[in-house]
Parts: sequence; C-alpha cells; structure tokens
Amino acid sequence: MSAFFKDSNHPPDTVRKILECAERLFAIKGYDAASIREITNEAGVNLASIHYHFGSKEKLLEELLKKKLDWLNQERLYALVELEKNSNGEPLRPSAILDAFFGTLLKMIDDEQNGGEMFLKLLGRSSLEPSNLIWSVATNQHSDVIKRFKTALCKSLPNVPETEIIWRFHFMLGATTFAISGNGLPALFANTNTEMENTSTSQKLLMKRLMAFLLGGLRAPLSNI
Amino acid sequence: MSAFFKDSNHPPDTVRKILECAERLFAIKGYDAASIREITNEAGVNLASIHYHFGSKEKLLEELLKKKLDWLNQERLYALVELEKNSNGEPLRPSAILDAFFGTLLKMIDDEQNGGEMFLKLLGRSSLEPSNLIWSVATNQHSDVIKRFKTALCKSLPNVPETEIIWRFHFMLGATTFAISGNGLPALFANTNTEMENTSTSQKLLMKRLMAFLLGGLRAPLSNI
DNA sequence: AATAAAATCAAACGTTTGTTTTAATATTAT
DNA sequence: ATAATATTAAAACAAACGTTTGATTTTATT
Repeated sequence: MSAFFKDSNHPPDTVRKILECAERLFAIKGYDAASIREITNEAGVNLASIHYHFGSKEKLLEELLKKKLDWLNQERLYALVELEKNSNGEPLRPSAILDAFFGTLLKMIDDEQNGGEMFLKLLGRSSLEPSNLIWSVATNQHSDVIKRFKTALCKSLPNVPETEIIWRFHFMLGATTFAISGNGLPALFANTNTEMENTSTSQKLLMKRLMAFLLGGLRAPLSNI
Repeated sequence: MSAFFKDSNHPPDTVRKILECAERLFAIKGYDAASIREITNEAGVNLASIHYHFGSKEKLLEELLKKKLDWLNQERLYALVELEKNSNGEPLRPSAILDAFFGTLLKMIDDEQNGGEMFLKLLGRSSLEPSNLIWSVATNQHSDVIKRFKTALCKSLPNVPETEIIWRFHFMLGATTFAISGNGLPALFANTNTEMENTSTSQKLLMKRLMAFLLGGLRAPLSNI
C-alpha cells in the first residue's frame, strides 16, 4: 500500500499476529475452546493462514511453546552459569538457585510487550493438560537445563536425597503455577477483611512471597520415613 | 432381568454409571475432549440419557464436582472440628490443620471404589481451567469451610499476617494439585540414576513428602517487605 | 517488464459436537 | 390394573470444528 515500506524487508506480519493472538486466546480460553476461527479473526488474518504457516492447530501450539520455552530456559541457564562463575566451585545458596529458575520465570510477567503474562498463564494451564505437550517439549529440548538445576540443588543441599529434591522441585513447580495462573485466590479472599491486591501492582510482592514459600518448602526438615 | 433384584430398591444404575465414566474420562481427556458419545458408550447407556438425567454436559460436570466436593469438605470440616474439640481452645498445630485439609484430600486416592484417584486428577485439572467451575462451587457452597480453616491457620500462626496466610494457602493448593495430577514428574526424573517410585505403592510416601514441604512453606520466615 | 515463488483470500469440505425429537419398550410406583 | 417414570434405538438437528482447495494477489528474482 504505502510506498514507505516497499523496500523494507518486513517479517511476515501474519505469523506474528497469529502467535500473539493464539497465545492470548489459548491462555484465556484453553487450547480446545480457542478455535482457529477466533484466533484468525482477532488477528485480522485469513482462516487458512494458520495451516499455511504452521501446518495445524496443534503445531501452532507446539511452536508457540517451544519458542518461548527455548528463550526461558536459555535465560535460566545463563542465570545459573553466572551464579556458578562467581562461586569458585562452592555450592550455591538454595535461594540463589530458586531465583535463577523461578525468578527468571516470574520476571516474564513484566514483559508485557512479549505477552509475558499470557504466556505464563498458558504455561500453567498446559502443565496439567492431558496432551502433555509441555513436558514432552521440556524433556526433549531442555532436559539438560533441568538436569543442571537438579545437580545444583543437590550440591546445595547435600543432606537431602536426590529423590526428595526431585519431588520438592515438583511441588515448587505446582506452587509457582498456581501463583501465576491460579484462579482460586478470589475464593480464598472471600469473607476476608483484607482486600486482594491488584495483581499488576504487586508483582514484586508476589515474587517475594512465593520465593519465601518455596525456600521454606525446599529446606523443610526431612520427615523420618 | 433376573428376579433376584426385582424387589430391591436399587438406585438408578444409569446415573451411577454415567457419573463413573464421566469422572474418569473428564479426568483423563479433559472436559472438552471427552464427548458425551464416548461417555455413554463406555457406560453402556443410551446417548440421550445424559440429557434426560442431567440436562446438559456442563450440568453433568457441575453435579459431579459438587457431589464430591460436598463430601470432601464435609470430611475436612469434621476433621477440623475433631481437632478443635481436643484442643481446649488452644491454637492448633499448623501440621494438624494441614493434615485435616490436605491429608483428607490425599486420602481419597486410596478410595478406589469411588474412583478417588480419578476425582483428584479431575480436581487438579479443573483448578486451572478457564470455566472456573470449581471455584464458583467452592465459593458458593463451601466458603464457610474454607473460612474456618483460614481462621484456624491464623490462630495457629499469630505472627503471620492474614494476607500472607491466604497466599501461602494458595501456594499449598498448587503444590498439592501438582502432587496429585502433575505430569511433570517424569521429565524431572529423566537423566537420573534414581528410579521413579511406583505411584500406587508410594501414596504414604507422597503424603509424608508433601506434608513436610507444605509445612516448611507455610512456616517459612517472612520476607522483610 | 516478465517470470517464478510465496502469501493471502473466499469458499467449501467432511466430521464431530451437544442437543432434541420421535416413538416404542421396559421398569417402577400407585 | 393404571399411571408415572426410565430406558432404548434411531434419526435428525443446527452449529462449530479443523482442514483443504483453487483462484488471486503480493513479493522476489531474473
């Protein structure tokens, strides 16, 4: 249309718009309930463009997750490597490891431009969905990152058996998922004098609260089995 | 058919079979992906019977959740009241309160006859689903039970602000949900020497592990905000 | 400017979905 | 025995779904 962009090598706008809207609608309505008609309508692109660019609806979700998870786990790994650089081989503090793993995740909330909050909601929802797409992506593409964090935690807590650490890792993932996309909070705040904080103004607060909780759970005394 | 049951006042078998299969299929495949044709086929009943007895697919899910949540929260309340009876007005130990709330839930895994494990999976899945049916049921029908546990926790931890307790309650719900229906565990156990325990043989283990974690998180030192 | 490749479009495809209807049969209660 | 309730089979419903097609437009290459 306009001659100004004639010679600019613009990236395919359609793909970007599809990814943005799909992320938001998958997060809000769930994978099944978000139809490709709704996605393409909101994106202002043709119905067939999803299949043209991604092959199928499921491939779209997969590419969406893979792209963001790649970025996230790269950030996580970078944070961990930075910690280990400055530690002279000493075991890291558990709180530092949790910060590198879960803090890096939570920071994405602020990345509004990249739809950070929507991605976190989508991540949480997908974690419990049957297709188990997230974990297959995580296992296939990011097992090394997870393994490095596992190893770091084991070194950091030499008195805790590896099996126990894995389980607590799992529990921490659950708590974090709810912290991000939990809908249960209003039910808990009902019948309470204290008001629920505005989520947009309390991200730092949420981070502190969650970190304290995770650390307490991770370092809890072992039950005498 | 058989004359043996002619005079026995059996409850409508159809309803029971529908509820059983719906619970299992909703838990395994998710609400959207489990069609009423599949449900009625597996139950061996007529396609129209769901609408005859429940009115709609969504009403079926609602009734399913309400029925089990009613039972669960009644058990929880009973456990809490028993604790308070034997406490002479003293604040309860946090671990006892957690046991009444989360332990009562986890015990349902063993209730194979009532499809306990399937219900827990369904509960977990529904907690993060957009329709938010669970929380509307919880808020409308069981807000008093939640409030009593909240109050008990506040009395038990007088140094912790109520808002903080609510958030930690929320985190504990997340950890428990993942403990029940988390699919992320295999990804965590990958690349590990230690084997993943058989879930059916380790329910007691899971309970101890989760309780230790929850208690550690709940009693974690407050971050200096 | 001509040609080839890539992207976008409107339209339709075949399925599946939840739901309703019909009518006949079986079961239970009055 | 009569009436009300449950269950069945079969069919059809409109709506929504993911997907495919073939023509058309846009972009890139020669």
